[in-house]
Amino acid sequence: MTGPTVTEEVKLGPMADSLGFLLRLSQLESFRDFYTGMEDLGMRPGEFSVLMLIGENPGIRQGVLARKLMIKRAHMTKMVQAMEADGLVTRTVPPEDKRSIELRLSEQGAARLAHMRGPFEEHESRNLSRLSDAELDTLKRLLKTYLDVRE
Amino acid sequence: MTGPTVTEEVKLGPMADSLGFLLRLSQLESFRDFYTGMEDLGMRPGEFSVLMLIGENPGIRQGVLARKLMIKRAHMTKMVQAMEADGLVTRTVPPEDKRSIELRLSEQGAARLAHMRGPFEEHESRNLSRLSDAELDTLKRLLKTYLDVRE
DNA sequence: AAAATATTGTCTACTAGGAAACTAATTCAG
DNA sequence: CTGAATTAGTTTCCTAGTAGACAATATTTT
Repeated sequence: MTGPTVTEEVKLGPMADSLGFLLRLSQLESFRDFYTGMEDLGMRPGEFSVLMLIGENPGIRQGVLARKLMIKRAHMTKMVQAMEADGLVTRTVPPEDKRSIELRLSEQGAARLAHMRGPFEEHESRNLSRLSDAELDTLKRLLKTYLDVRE
Repeated sequence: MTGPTVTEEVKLGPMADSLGFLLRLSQLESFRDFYTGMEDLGMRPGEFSVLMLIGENPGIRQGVLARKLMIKRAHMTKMVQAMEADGLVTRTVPPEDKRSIELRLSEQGAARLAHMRGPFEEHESRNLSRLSDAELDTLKRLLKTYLDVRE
C-alpha cells in the first residue's frame, strides 16, 4: 500500500507558492506515473531519456548529452559505461578530437528502444492527471519556455 | 565556468513533449535558481522545505511529513535526526501513539527559519525566468492542480 | 481476551548522483 | 613554435535517497 488515503491536513504555507517546491513534488509524482504502464520495461526514466537522446542524435558526445540533461559528466560516464557493458550503446573516440567520445545506439540498443517506444507513446498520450488536455498542453508549453526549449 | 554557451544542437525528439522529462529538467533548473540568492543560508532546498513545513505544522508526525514531501520514511528519519542533532527541531513521542514521533521547531530552529524567510520571499518574488509574471502564475496554478494542492 | 493485521519509525545494505582532483588532448597567447 | 590555459572524460570519495527487513505499538477480527 501507498499509505492511508485519508486526507492528512498539512499546511504548506509559503511553500505552496514556491515554483521550486511545486516542481520537485511534481517531478516525483510524474516518476510514479512513469512506472504505471512502463514498469516492465526494465529501465528507469533517466536511462530511458539517455537512450532516446542518443537515438535522436547519433554520435553525440558525452559532455554535450550531460549538459543537455543537466547531469554531471562524472555521472554520465558511469551511465554510458554501464550501457556499453549492457551492449546498448557504442562509444568511439573520433580522430578529430581524441579527448571526446561519441555515443551511438548499438543494434541491440536500437531494438530495445524500438520496443519501448510503443508503450512510451501510449503512456504519454494517456493523461492520467487531473489536468484537462488543454491544461496539460499549456503546462508543457510553459515548462518549455522556462527551459528555453524551442519546438 | 558553466560550459560553453555556444548552442549545441541537440534534438529532443519525443522527449520534448514528455511531461516527466520537462519536469525533471525544470526541477534541476529551479534548484540552480534556488542557490542564486540563497547560497549563503547553508541549507539545501530539501532541508529548507522540511523546516518550513514543521514550522507551519507544529507537532506533525514524521511519516505524515514524509508522505507530503514524497520522500521515504527511512530518509526522513535521517534528515530529522540530523536536524535534531543540529538543535533545529525537537522530536517527542506522544503518549496516545507511542510508535509515532512529533516534530517541532526548537527556539534555535525557529530563529534560523526566521532568518531565512526574508531572502526566501525575496528570491520567490524575483522571477529570474523567461516567463512573464502572468505565465509564472499560470504555471504554478497548473502544477498545483497536477499535485492536487488546493489553495 | 487472543490472534491476526497494519502502521510507525529505524536499521542495514544498496543505488543515484555530485565535488574535486587528475590525465590526456586541444586551443590560445606570446 | 612553446608554454599557459581550457576542455573531455575519468577516478576517488562523499552525500542523498531507496529497498526491504525489523521491533514496537496500535487496530481489527474472531
